[in-house]
Amino acid sequence: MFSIGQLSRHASVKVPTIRYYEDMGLLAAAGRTEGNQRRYGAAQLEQLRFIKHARDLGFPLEAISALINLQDHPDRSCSEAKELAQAQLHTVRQKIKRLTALEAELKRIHDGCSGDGRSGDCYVLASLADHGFCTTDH
Amino acid sequence: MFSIGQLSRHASVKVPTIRYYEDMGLLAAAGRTEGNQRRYGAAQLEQLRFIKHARDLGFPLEAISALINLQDHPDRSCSEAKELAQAQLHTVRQKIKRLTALEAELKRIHDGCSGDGRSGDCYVLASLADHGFCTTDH
DNA sequence: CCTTGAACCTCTAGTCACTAGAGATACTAG
DNA sequence: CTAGTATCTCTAGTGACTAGAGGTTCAAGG
Repeated sequence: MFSIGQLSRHASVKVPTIRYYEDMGLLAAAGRTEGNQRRYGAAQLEQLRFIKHARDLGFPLEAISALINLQDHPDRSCSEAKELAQAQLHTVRQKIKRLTALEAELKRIHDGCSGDGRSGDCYVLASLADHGFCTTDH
Repeated sequence: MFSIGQLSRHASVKVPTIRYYEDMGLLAAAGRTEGNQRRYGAAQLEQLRFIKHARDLGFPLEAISALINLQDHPDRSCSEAKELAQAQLHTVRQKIKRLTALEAELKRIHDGCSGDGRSGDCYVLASLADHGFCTTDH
């Protein structure tokens, strides 16, 4: 049996976050001691690690909730799980695409400024003021 | 003179967002008609476009505020502007790095699942449950 | 058994950058 | 003058936590 602090250390998830997950219905409500403190078992540690791993991969809590639901029904088809993974992959790819364009633009803006001039002549500020300097969409 | 709606259309920034920027002190408070409606001039359109452009590049409002400050003091050195651009570039690169690792992991997880099995045997769910399947850090 | 101090409890509010909606007032075209 | 759109302020909600107040419980040492 773990206290919430021990669970926290074992799963690398902060204590208030564990309570938050419980509130959100992602983690089954823990049993309590006589003094009203939460006590957890191995199953809940596993569950929390699952959530943590999915969060680290960027899945929103709503998707994680759906994945947990599937876990609880091992006879259901896993097509939904695959779709959720695909959606997340798509989201990540979109973000990479956008950020890569931003990176190019920011590099150009940054490199165009010597850093020792007057801000009245600053290429950073001029670039931000006038979209015409840009070489990519964003 | 523009109404807030016209300003919104010219700068591609939503009306409530303009009011929010005013509240946050990023956009100078507009003059008002007798009936208390905001009226804007060309300078404010330019200012709003500056903010919009910086936001599109991912600068946080706080950094934008600092950049506006520099704009208003053309004789100050532009080193701060360069630093802010560099910080933003760094942030973007970090995000790309992390997302690229996630993409690889998600692709592996996604491709490992046929989508027509039972969720009890699903590779997506198994991967999320057990970090040991992973090939990168995250 | 008793004390001390860390860990725990609940609850509210704050973060960031908006977005949504209610209810009231102002402007503008016909 | 009227109808309909645009505007006003204010509050609350988003996602995924984080911080803090004020109080209670636990575990170890004496």
